[in-house]
Amino acid sequence: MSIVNQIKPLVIKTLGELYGQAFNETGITISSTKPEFEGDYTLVLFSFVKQLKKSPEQLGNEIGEALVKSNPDLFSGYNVIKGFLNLTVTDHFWTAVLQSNYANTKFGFKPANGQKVMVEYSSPNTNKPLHLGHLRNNFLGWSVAQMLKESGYEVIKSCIVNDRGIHICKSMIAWQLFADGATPQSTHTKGDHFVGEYYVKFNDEYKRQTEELIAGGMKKEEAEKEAPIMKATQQMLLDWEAGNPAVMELWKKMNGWVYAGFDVTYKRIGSDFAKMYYESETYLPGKKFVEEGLKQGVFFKKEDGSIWIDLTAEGLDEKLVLRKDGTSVYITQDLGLAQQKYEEFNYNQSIYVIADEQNYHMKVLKLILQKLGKPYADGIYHLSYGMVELPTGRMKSREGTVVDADDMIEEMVNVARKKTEELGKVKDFTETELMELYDTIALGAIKFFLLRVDPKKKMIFNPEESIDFHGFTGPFVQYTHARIKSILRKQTAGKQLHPASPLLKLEKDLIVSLEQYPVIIEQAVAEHNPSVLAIYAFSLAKSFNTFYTELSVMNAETEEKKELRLQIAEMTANVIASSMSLLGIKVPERM
RNA sequence: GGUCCGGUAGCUCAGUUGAAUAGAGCAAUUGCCUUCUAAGCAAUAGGUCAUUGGUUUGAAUCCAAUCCGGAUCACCA
Repeated sequence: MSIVNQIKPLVIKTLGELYGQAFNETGITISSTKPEFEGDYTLVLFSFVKQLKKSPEQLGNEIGEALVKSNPDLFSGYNVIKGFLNLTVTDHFWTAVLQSNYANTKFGFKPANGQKVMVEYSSPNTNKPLHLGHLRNNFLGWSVAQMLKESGYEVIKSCIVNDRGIHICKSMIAWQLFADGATPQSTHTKGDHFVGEYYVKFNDEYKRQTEELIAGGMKKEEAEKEAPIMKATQQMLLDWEAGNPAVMELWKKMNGWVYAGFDVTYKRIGSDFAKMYYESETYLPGKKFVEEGLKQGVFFKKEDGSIWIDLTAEGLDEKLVLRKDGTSVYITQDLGLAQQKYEEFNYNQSIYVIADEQNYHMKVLKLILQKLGKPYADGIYHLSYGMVELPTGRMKSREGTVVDADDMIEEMVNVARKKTEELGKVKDFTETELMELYDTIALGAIKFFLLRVDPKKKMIFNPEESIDFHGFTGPFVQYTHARIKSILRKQTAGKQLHPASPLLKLEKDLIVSLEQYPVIIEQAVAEHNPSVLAIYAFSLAKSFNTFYTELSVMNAETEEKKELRLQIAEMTANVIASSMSLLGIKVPERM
């Protein structure tokens, strides 16, 4: 149990003994003591003043006195400043925390709790390669899944592939028109990039045709409908739905190219899925779902035959769930898929990692399932994240203003290589080891950059400034780990510490941070927010670097101090590696 | 127009279940490699927490109004 959670009941107990009044935990605020004051944890006294009719100073002294007296193993002293009671925890306690956890690589992790949670993430379209926005999704999804897994949940990672629809037909049409039989193999292009090029070509041609029609006197809206390439695309979509063999074959071929490309990228960034769903297979079951809802009277049919749900009582609108021609819309498919997932996996919780532009859609999805009385409805959670934008605004695939995922990784690998060569610390590495190190650093930088920001906030990526390797970054944390490992290669911890040896401030600061790790994980899980871990990992690394410059481990004043610092170093390395692993980031032994 | 989200240092972001003098990183200036890895450490400078009013012992944080930015309200996915 974390120390803060140990202190709270003690405070309640003490208050009861001193004043004979009951307090509950919510009224008690305990926080880390600010560095400019003496002490480790601070109890805010103002909230008791009114109820107990005593001055904060008097209360602080009485409570502090009683706490220290009845818990001599935990508290070594206290001081009261204004309305704050600062408590100092004994060095004995901190030493014991260190001694019993320093070698535990699973510190802060929890045993299985029997709960099953699905995490749906990534969910790409098959008409273009992945870009920076997709990376944010992939890293968030993977990290949240990993955090849940190490907190005791059984996690099933899934991915719904958007493999059908008008956008795929656009790439297909453009390929028919312009490719002249070219393939990824013949052009030596990665499959997803290859198909993406035709998506851009479609839009170029569409724009050209539209402008031509406008020049010929047509209105803009009409021209957009009448452009031959758009008409051909719409026809192709109809042919696809009708199962036209030639169209199906082309569709399968081009999707195959895209999947081959995605596989390479997924492998590289570490995304993996226990279950893949394809929209081409899930868009039909949704219809059955609608029939069921119609029978229950949750949905209603309009005169033209289209089917709706009325959500005006919930402050939303009427929402279409099936077109008048009986074909499904987006929400139809998602309803069907939710049911399918539940039948297959019987989950307690289902997390959808989807951008915040779909907040309304996800709200409607959950609401409909709740109105239908589905047992899994309440377990649906939309992990909504903000878009990654460029300084110039939103990225648009159509306009080519995207930061391509593969390009970005390649670029960062090059920066990592250049920097590593300049520093020349790993000259003895084999070529394979070097490549692995560059990948570790490059992906560490990108992942940390995207995960260190609160998911729900949109973030701005400036390609000019690119991603740094200094300061609040992945490589900074990785570097700290490598530094520690360098010490531990010389000697490892393993002896019993003397419980009464006094701690220096820098030593204690680190143990205090380390002790907080399990609470940090709990917070990150509760908020579905990996940035909590990123911020923590950085601040821990920062503390260690200060410790490292000020105090020597190998040449410590005494053998006792040396053992103490070796244990601190080892535990710091473990917690850094652990917290980074929850972010999907590897840490190198040397760099 | 309705709903939702955001506005904190030049830039990118923490802090938002109320608590001590609002914090990091980058950029700027300045020191520190004969000493466990300088991808590091230390220091200086940088703020009307969008604005106004309210609640409170105490407000960046809660409430109200206003201004600015974004998303969404599709028989697109």
